[in-house]
Amino acid sequence: MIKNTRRTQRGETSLTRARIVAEAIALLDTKGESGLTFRALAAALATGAGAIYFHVADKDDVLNAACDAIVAPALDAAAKGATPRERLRTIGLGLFDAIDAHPWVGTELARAPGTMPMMRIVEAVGQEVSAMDVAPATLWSGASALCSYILGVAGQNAANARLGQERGIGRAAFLDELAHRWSQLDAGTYPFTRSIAEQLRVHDDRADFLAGIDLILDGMAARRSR
Amino acid sequence: MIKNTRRTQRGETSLTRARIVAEAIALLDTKGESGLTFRALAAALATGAGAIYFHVADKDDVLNAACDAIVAPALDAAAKGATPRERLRTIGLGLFDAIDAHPWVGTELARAPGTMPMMRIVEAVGQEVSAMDVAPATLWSGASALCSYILGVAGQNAANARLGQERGIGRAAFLDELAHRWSQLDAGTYPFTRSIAEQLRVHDDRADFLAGIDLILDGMAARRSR
DNA sequence: ACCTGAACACCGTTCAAGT
DNA sequence: ACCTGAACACCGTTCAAGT
Repeated sequence: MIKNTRRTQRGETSLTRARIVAEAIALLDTKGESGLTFRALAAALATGAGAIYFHVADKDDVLNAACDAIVAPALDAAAKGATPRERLRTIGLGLFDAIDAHPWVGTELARAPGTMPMMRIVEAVGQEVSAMDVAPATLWSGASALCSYILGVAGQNAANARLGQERGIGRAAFLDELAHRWSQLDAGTYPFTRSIAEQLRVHDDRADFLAGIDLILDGMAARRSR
Repeated sequence: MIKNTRRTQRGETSLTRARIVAEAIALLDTKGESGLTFRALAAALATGAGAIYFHVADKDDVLNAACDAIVAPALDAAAKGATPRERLRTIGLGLFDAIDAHPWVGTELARAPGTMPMMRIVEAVGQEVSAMDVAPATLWSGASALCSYILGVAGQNAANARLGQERGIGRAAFLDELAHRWSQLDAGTYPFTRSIAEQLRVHDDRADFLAGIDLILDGMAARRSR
């Protein structure tokens, strides 16, 4: 706080882990996953590439911290509602929206199990499942099914957004293109995919995501009453 | 077939897309995802790096073809059973085992939506859901929930295997380490994760995976009867 | 203690030159 | 038509040298 006097006098802030992570997020949001390089980071922070290593361990460290900086507040803002089920829906939706706004978070979550953001999700989901009056055996399988499902959706959403961005057409246009390709598939070998193509075009991501959560919760409820 | 006479006389096969993909799979299996480079591929195929580009478009093309070469036969071998539910379980398990044997497939599936292996999975799952007497609305949400769940598990499994390999300790040891870390979490802020740590150590991946599928299927069944 | 920036050991991809 | 391998434009990471 009281150090780096010369720099702060000039109105420049000193290089900190927090500034590095913030700039990494800005880079990831604006340039996509390939936009985060130590050289770009150094340029944006007006420093040398090597200086960054004084505050972070490596690129994974930066990526993970950036991911946590999105996930943690998203989870804190969620978990509203009278019943565990309602809270689970708001938690899922909070994550969904956060990943929708920052697709690289979805990619990162799929890459780093056992890290902070991951643990926060497991805990948030698990606490609500615990409050749900389910059999002990269903506690583990239910919570992990929910987490896997959420991460699966996150990963696919992230991939769609990334491919849309890479091709410079955006996610919506990418999905539209995909739907068109599906609709032209051979009806003999791909009857289902072909029949569902139109759904892909008009579907509501958020609603479908919630429907999946409800399906799992209903499955858990069915288990309880048997 | 009749070309490349000089090479085939010497017992060497000519460079083909199939050979490239086969060697890529071998490299991915033995050296992990970072082991697949065009230089390593060229060395293994006893050719120049540039020659490979005559048969494939780019690295994504190789990765995608390799992924499909694992997924397609895995799906063909699966889909056994009397009821759609049983077939869905064998399909899921077939994929699970294939990804367990080739973790990089899990990573690749999460990276490339709308590609061949992905479409095969959607179709295989969708056909069974279609045969299951569910409401039209549940057809889409059920099939996509199942796919998202399967891909989510695949991604996490792949990440665990990759991290285990990168640290040179294997996946089991990595999970053990993770379980230990979870067991030492603060009971106040991470009560669930802490309480579930022992489960993480002793759990059966395959059984848990199936339990999640059953949960979703039960949820779909519950929907039908209401 | 913190920062600089050149250097190292890699990448994917291209392309003139060969056969 | 197919292959070679040097070259290009990058990476993440390290580290002597500076302040």
